[in-house]
Amino acid sequence: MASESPTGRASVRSKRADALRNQQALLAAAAEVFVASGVDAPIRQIAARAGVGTGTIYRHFPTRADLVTAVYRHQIEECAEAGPELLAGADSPFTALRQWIDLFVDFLVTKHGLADAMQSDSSGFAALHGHFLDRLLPVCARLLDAAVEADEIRAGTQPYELMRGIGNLCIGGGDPQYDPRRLIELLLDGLRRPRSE
Amino acid sequence: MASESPTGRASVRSKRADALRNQQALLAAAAEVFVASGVDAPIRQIAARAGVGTGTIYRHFPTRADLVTAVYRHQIEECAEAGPELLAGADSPFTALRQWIDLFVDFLVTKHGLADAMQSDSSGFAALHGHFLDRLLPVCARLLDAAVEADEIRAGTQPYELMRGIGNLCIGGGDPQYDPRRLIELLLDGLRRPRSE
DNA sequence: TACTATCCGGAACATCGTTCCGGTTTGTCA
DNA sequence: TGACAAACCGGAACGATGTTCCGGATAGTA
Repeated sequence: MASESPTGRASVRSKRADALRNQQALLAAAAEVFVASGVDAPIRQIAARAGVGTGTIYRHFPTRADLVTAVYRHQIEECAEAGPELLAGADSPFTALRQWIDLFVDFLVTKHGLADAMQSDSSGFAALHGHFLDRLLPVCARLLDAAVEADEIRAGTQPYELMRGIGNLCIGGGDPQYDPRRLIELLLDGLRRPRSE
Repeated sequence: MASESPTGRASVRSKRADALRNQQALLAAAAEVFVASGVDAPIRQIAARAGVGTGTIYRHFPTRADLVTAVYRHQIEECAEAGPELLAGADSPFTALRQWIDLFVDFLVTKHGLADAMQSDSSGFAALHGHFLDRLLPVCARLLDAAVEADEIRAGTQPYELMRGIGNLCIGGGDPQYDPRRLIELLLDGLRRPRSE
């Protein structure tokens, strides 16, 4: 499906140099602005930081989610890859699950407002939500299954529900009185199968 | 506290008849629009429904939260009052806590987008968040304390954290694949198991 | 009835997301 | 190299929304 350019530079996408430059500048600017003002910072602010017009940002990233996923793609990937590794390395599936969730929570709370945006169905964030799920849901499902199989947690918990719930709990991480991790720990405890009773 | 409230209409005579009429019309219109379009429906829509101008709505309810709390004040009050009653009537403090949380969750999920709005720190919803907490936090604290004292749940859980977490979990109730109640049940189970290992 | 404090309505302003188009730049081909 | 067309750029423009403001209408009173 790769249509080559007329002259035959098929290996590299035949994009103009300025287009590539702007795309890089936008990614860098977005990353900075996201840290400073959250992922729902005004588009104009990101455009200004990158030194481009608003039209340019929409050309490269048609929806907001496209920009956000592009900025955080690397970290999503890292998190997804960590799943199997933890499962192989940990002393038990439940430990692996817990460690993986820790990773996921770290990712969410260190990005200002990411968790908030992921759940919001307004704006163009629905696609962001979708991408996260597409990539991470199977990983979570695998960990859950393994823990169930090892008889460490009760069966019947839907991966989607768990991930969404964890995402929800991470909303509003800026509040010093609210530490999502404690509640997630509680949730995991509840997940553990009661051995006796 | 029965006679007045800072935001309430203590002495009816101090207000002009048209002002009172409009306030009532606004409350009714807001209630309808909230059900139809969620609590973050455009101000203009509510104003139009009530047959008033946008200025009028801001005069009566300076912030969005003022309007929302006014609309739901009765139900918040009901929930707050149910706390002690449940504690007195249930067979154990933990049962009372669980029943009360059920009530709270019912309230949140039946109002379209209320949970979403309560956590969002953008818009003028911060005050809404505040009012909910002011009224319900002591009730929750009381229930928690009782359950701890009865040795039914572990100690050390902050009421604020629990309420906020439950509120967070209720976000996005429209998704048929996501039922916050199951996760909240898990959370309560985690609360219940004493940490001993 | 006349008057004034109060209130009303909507215009006006600011912000933001998104689209669109004239002008510019880049890569290519002769 | 020089010219050309496609691709791209920037920002103006549009629509939606929150919020403020003020001239005019109105209720309650003397």
